[in-house]
Amino acid sequence: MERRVTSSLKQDAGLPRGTRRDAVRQFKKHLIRDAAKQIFAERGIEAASMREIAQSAGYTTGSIYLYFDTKEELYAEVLRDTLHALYVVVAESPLPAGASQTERALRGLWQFFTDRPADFDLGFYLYGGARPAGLSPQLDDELNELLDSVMVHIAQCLVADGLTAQNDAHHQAVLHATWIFGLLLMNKTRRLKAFDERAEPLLDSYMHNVLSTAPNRPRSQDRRGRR
Amino acid sequence: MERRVTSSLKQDAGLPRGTRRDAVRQFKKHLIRDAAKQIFAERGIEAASMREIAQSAGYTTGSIYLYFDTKEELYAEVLRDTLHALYVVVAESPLPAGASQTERALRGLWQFFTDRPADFDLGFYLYGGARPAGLSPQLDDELNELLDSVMVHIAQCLVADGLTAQNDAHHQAVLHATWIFGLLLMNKTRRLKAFDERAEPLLDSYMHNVLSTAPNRPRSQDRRGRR
Amino acid sequence: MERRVTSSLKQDAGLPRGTRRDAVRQFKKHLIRDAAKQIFAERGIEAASMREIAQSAGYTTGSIYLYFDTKEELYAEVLRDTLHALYVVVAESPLPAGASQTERALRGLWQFFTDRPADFDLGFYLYGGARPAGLSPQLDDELNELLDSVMVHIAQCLVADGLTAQNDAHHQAVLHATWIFGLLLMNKTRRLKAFDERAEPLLDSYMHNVLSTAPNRPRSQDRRGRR
Amino acid sequence: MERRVTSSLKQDAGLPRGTRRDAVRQFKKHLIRDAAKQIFAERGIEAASMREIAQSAGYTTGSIYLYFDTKEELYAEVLRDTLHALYVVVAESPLPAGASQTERALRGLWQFFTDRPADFDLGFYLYGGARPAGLSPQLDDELNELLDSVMVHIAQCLVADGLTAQNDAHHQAVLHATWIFGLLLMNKTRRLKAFDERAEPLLDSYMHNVLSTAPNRPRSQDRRGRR
DNA sequence: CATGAATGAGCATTCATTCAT
DNA sequence: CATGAATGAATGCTCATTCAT
Repeated sequence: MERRVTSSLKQDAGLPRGTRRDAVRQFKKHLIRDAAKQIFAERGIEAASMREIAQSAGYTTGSIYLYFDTKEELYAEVLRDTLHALYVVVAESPLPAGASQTERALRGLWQFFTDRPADFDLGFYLYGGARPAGLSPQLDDELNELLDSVMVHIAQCLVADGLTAQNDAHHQAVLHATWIFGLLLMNKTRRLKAFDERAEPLLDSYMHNVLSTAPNRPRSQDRRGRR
Repeated sequence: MERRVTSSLKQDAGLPRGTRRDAVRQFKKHLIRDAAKQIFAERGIEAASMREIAQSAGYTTGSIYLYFDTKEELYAEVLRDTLHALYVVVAESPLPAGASQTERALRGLWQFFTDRPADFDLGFYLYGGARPAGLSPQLDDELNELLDSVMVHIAQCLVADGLTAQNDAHHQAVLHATWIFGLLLMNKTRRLKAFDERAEPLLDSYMHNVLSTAPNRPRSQDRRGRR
Repeated sequence: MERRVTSSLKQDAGLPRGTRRDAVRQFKKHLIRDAAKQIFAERGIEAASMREIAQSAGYTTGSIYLYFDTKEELYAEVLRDTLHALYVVVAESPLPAGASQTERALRGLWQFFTDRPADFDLGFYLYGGARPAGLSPQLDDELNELLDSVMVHIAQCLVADGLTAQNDAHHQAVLHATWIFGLLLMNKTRRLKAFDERAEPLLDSYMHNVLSTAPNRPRSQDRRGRR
Repeated sequence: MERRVTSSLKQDAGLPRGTRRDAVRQFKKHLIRDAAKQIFAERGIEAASMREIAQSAGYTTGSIYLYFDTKEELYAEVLRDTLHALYVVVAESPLPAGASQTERALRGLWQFFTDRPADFDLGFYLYGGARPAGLSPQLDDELNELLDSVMVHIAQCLVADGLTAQNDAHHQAVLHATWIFGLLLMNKTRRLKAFDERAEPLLDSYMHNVLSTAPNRPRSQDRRGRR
């Protein structure tokens, strides 16, 4: 919980005035944001208290407000961080030359949120009537943009794998991503367990269905025969 | 401790004593429950306040407690109501003699929550953060049981339509329902709109995929080997 | 909890108009008062709720107010009843011809409250800042009058037993009664138990001290030699 | 997690860092505790409200919780303060070389609570109804221990004054203290006044009785036979 | 920058009392 | 008389936010 900031930032010395100061500030914001992400994910947005976040970040109550004007702004920052991570991991990951880029992308989407339960939780809080007011305009657009870039990526995979025609690709990508989100939802809310099903076999089945649709297929009437 | 009051009102004549009073009481419970459902859906279970619910139902703060002992009991009642409605609409609706009972069931599932946005929200708030939030085990069991009965119903449809073997039916039912829930999620959170897609065409596509799997295709066997 | 009132009051028929009605009313007040005494003693004056008292008396919430205007008035009635009982038991009990009327009276005072823990509790609630406002004028006087009559009785015993001169009797009576009340206090508050003492031996010791003071003694200097 | 602030104020110079802040904090706790003692004594533990205590101490509602976590903890602190004061005043006060340490101790007990009416009330509220109300076992033990140390002190006085044999001393001490508490009770509840008696003459009489029991009288033996 | 005391509105719940029936 | 629904103020406690130091 030590906050040695200056030492690791000495190399900033040559930067324009104020820049090092800004870098330190950014670093501290990170510290708070990471602590907040943990607490928000554990407690939910309502139940998380600024006191607890502050303490967990090694700051006192009032100090947080030097970096974030409101609880909502802090939440927005936390969420933005998550979305950027999703963008990096799923959309920018290098496409393997081998077959089935589609499987890789969809499983990657699943894996991302499975590996980061806190991030998935956060995304959920976005949704619902209590949506933090300060979030809507900029952040919601940002969220959608980032998520759409993931869709575009999946669409490219579908085309590259010859599973879909170019003009149908985005539609199909959204359709598949929708299922992944549904699975994440069912899994997190413990419904799958209640139904005596497990996520992985369902994912396997779904992937099988997706990949077994023939390439360059004329989309509706022939699919049946091709199998 | 019964204290039935002989009513002097005419319209009460045919009913057993006290029935009218009870009926009024039930009606008032409905009023409160409906107001509560709205508020719970808008704000989430945590952020919804008994004060606001009371006011929205046209009561004062204390009066609510004449009908529901705690906030949680009120929430439970609200949720129970939703679940029973889902059970009735999806699982007990008469199966048409014609083909494609599966389509009917899945579209019914979609329609139910699309017609009742608040009810879908409610189901989500069940899960607040990582935990099935503040719900009594009984109620959670009740929820899961009712939802599972819907799965069972869908499974029966799949088998009746010859789309799945008996032993794979539940697995497939959950898989399809998962997609419906994913679509509801993407739709509610306005992601679909952001992606420039609409729910109905996606639903049409998905239904087409589901139904185009040949009746006589030995689909379940090869999947079973995979597991 | 049956409230058959009329049947046992038929003999009232010949009374002046309104009297039977009043008697019924009095009887019902008794029912409520007795239930209230129980609850007040169990819960304390603050924590006792009119709802619980009503229920315990077999009435509904609102009905109590037909008999007692406020909670305080009900409490006052309960207390008045207790005080009359004390008066009857301690002060009016027949004096035995045999020796040691003093011992009899003092032990009677102790016994009265020991046998009726609820009544002792009630008496205590009188005391303290939260003293029910509506109590002070009439009831407090009534209480004091009744208690003083007990003092007078004890004084008579002291004189009759030759333990005190007439002109010192009241002073000595109060002094002894004070000790009894102290013992009741220490016992009820569980201090005696904490000190590893028991009430009865202490009472025995005290009675021994009281009775061993010689009759018609010249009050100060000689007591020592007489033992 | 220490966060000592180097003060820029002069008068702080000689003290370790943070001491002044702590001292201020302690002082404020005292202010709140004293206000609380007053309110608790006036209203009783149940009826006293944190709001009123806060207001009386010059704070707002929430501020009290910066110093005391719960109402009970505040009450405990108040009571502890009283008990320690009693211990200091009665048990640790220097014993005069001259005769009659017993008189000094018993009159000290009387004087302590007479000088601090609120403190006497507090001790009573310990007991609310029939139960030792809402107090943690620890605190109750602490109370009893401190009170018992007073009894032990009185017992020592009795022995030192040759009024009681060693093995009977504690029993006699409790017996005498019981009377003092009885007198305090009768006095506070204004019964003495109603009986036309005053506390001081009664105390004088009692002290006379106590001290006039001969030093060389073999008093404890015959009592022991009685038990 | 950092602190942590202070604020005051807010929450779920209880309860004495009133009143239309 | 009796009912029980309705009221609204009160309670202990929490918490985002502010601000003097």
